[in-house]
Amino acid sequence: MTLTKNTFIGEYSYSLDSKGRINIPSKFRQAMSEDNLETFVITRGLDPCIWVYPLIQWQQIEKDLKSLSSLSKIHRAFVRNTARYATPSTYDKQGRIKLTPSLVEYSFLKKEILIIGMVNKIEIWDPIQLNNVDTNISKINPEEYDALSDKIVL
Amino acid sequence: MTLTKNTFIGEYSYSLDSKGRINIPSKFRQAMSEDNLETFVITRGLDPCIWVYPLIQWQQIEKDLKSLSSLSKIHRAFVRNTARYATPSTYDKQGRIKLTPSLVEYSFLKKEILIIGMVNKIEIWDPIQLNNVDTNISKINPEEYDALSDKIVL
DNA sequence: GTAATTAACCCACAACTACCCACAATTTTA
DNA sequence: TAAAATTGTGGGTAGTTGTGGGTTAATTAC
Repeated sequence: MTLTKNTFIGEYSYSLDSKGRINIPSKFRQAMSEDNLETFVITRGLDPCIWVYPLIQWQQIEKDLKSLSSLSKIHRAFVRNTARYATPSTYDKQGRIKLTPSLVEYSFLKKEILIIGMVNKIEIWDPIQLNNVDTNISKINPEEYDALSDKIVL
Repeated sequence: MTLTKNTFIGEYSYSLDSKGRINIPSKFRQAMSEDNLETFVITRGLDPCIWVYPLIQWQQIEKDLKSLSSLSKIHRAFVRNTARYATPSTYDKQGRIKLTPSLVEYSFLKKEILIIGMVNKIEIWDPIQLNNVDTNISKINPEEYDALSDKIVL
């Protein structure tokens, strides 16, 4: 049961198999396949996790990156660090993707993994990392969220 | 007899069956079906209960979440903590929804449950939790309501 | 150029979910 | 007041989903 296309919500518990494959939740696959583009871009997250962008979303990022001038040092750094770890990918007939050893190492993945819908992208986590990361709800001062009250209602 | 569409008021007493299903009051179903969108999003409430948003309502939240940049740590945390527990759902031909074990555990649901209309969303409660929660009317200082007097007339 | 390694593709199966039917209790209608 | 329709609850069945592993094709290493 899919809501909006290319929009991902929810948390799923899966496993990384001996061949380095991870299942993509069928709801997420449906949300992507509405464009008949079963293609996405896998890269490092800013937290210790893996980010998976549907193609449409990634193309927007590419467009934004093109607007940055390489005259600026910080722009060069940002473009390089964003582009270098990104790999295009598709899933197999069973709905699984293959992760590179480099990404598995970066995100500390073991057998048990968590997949989280982040609205415009998907995150793949090791459960322990997710608990310990400084963006975990238990480590956020509630007052920090107050600054968002003019952006979000709930 | 429905009043305004996508607007829910009243309290209903139902039961959680052995398959984790809960009936949605027929009045609430009528209030939602006017859009022919028998779809909603189930998630954790900020109190120990379950929140059920009609699709229209949730889509506004998604739109707001999409406007937050993942470059900001606090924004990432907020998007993750909001999106992660949300599941899209519909009701079956008998008018029931299926709750995930994770949500049942979070809200301490047993067999008997209470469904409360919260105007723009629906809450599902364990009766004991509802009595004990610190937002219960018996635990609110009436003077705290005074701060609302410029927002609500009654 | 050949061997070894890796990736892609296919099949199989257990667990789970969505869908369907049934029925008692309640409410509405005639 | 009786019949008809609706509502809430229980359970069976067929289809889907997640996971493991075997076989072939492609890539890499020597």
